Amino acid sequence: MTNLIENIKVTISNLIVQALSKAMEKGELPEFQIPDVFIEIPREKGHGDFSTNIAMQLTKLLRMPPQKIADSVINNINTEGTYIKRVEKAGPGFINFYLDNQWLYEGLKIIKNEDRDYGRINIGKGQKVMVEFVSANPTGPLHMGNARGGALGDCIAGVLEAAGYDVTREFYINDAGNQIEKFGASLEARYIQLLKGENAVEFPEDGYHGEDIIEHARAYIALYGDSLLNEDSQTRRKKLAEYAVQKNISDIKKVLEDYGIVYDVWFSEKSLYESGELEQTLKYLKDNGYTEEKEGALWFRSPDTEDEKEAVLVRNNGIPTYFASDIAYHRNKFQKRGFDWVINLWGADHHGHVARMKAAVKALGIDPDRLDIVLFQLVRLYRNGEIVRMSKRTGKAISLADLLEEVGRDAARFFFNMKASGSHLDFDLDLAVKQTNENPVFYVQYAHARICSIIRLLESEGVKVPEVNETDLTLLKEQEELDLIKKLVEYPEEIKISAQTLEPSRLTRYVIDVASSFHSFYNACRVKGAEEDLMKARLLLVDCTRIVIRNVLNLLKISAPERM
RNA sequence: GUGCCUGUAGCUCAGCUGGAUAGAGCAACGGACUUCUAAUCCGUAGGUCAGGGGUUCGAAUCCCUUCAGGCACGCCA
Repeated sequence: MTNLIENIKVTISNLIVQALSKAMEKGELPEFQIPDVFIEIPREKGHGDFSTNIAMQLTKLLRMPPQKIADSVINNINTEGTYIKRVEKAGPGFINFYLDNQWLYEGLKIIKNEDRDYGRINIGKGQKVMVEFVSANPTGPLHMGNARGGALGDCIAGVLEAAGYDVTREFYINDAGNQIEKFGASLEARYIQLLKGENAVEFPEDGYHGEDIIEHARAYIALYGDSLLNEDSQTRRKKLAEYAVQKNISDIKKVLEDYGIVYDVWFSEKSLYESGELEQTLKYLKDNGYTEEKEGALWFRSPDTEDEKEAVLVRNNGIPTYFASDIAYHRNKFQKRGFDWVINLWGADHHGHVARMKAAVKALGIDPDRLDIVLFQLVRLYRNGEIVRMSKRTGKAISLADLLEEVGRDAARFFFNMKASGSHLDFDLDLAVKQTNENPVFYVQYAHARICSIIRLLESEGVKVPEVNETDLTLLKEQEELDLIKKLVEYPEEIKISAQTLEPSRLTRYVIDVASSFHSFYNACRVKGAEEDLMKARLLLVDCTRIVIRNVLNLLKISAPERM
């Protein structure tokens, strides 16, 4: 639960504030309100371990050249009792801090001691957050959009857990409303066609044309025969839809499990109708003036009177829209179940609804900032350098199940999490299964396997990973060793930023960096065969690397193989 | 037409609450296995940050504009 980097940043930041105050007292600097001092880790090694641009930021306010301000800070800073061993002014006015390597050794101790918990922080303070993702219509199999949303949502949930939030993963089942009606009508048509011939009934214009509808009807007949022919149409549709929806949901559950996703809650849209929550929500909106009757329908009137697009809540045929149940659903999330923070993952094609949803939440009297909607761009599959739209085998759109069969869970999850959600994603099916250095999944997993191999080998020779207190970590001073430790020490900070930005792709890139630093270390430094104390220190470093890679992969639910 | 997203090395992408010579992986080229897994490493080369204006001591980053690609604008979800 220790974020060493953050602690050091806070320390340095405080020292600068003190130095500035002291400079003011001495009259070196005019009196002014000290702003937040941001500390960063410079990209260039030559720019120190930590750095700040505060002097340049104060230039305008103090009407003094940044060099002079930096000098004043450096002259008045007291670094006694810290890891800082040198402070320098550099470039146009940066202040760079060089630390004693001791801070890195401290970092290793933390990793070793926290082990599986290393990386966990507590910025969430146990707040209740719901991540709702995938939420696909139960009218067919999951597609590539669901696959990306699934990986993203699950990893966002994982990151937030690591950041100290109380996370609920939820799947919203759209088992009510218009599309279920259509689904039922399509099933009914196929059912009758199968029993009485193609021309017995016309297939609905806007129905679901997929092969899977016929399969559902056929399966139903296999189980229950033609019993529904005697029922009235409404009952027939209802029974067929119930059957197929249930079947689809269980298929969806299974595929998602194969994908590594386990939900805490499967929430039924229909239940909002049955519990009366939908009705209550509409009543609330009416009573508070957020609705308008027009052309026989009930419209939502946004609390933001501006140019907000209008939307129908209840159609003129009396059937509520998806938007209406979605409002009731969010009322349920926030008010009935008391979530502090709600995150929804939507495909970018739904972006037009973000403003409307937020406005609706506001109308409910809930701060819309407590709702975050993460939009992700859609996916294009590539094979042999060409876009793939259909499965060769089935001729249908490629489903998540197909993808998992072709590339496996690890590659799928890794690839979907390599890029920021906002960027378009080209998924290279050939690359995902390649067992070469072109494929980053293997690169990272290989690093882990290599580490385990070293530990295994030494253990077979009677050398165990040593305890921290019996290891002289100060022997680790090669550049590659220090670079690797520095990388490992950044992990909690990476979790923090990923949680704040809701961008787990950052962790995927981070773990590639860790693997890279490890491989460089491996080629530069020997563990086995080094002088005993050094060997022990390196073995501990290697073990810490293992811990970090494993923890990241676990969080992303990608396997960390011990042999490859 | 209106709105949103994207445009950075040959390819795929980081960087985008303004800051130090614009980073990484892959591909290309040249090297490294008698020693812990070469699924690895080291090095070289590669850029008008889509174009043009502006704000600033300073812009890939902020503002305006043009161009290109994607998406959304339903009593669908």
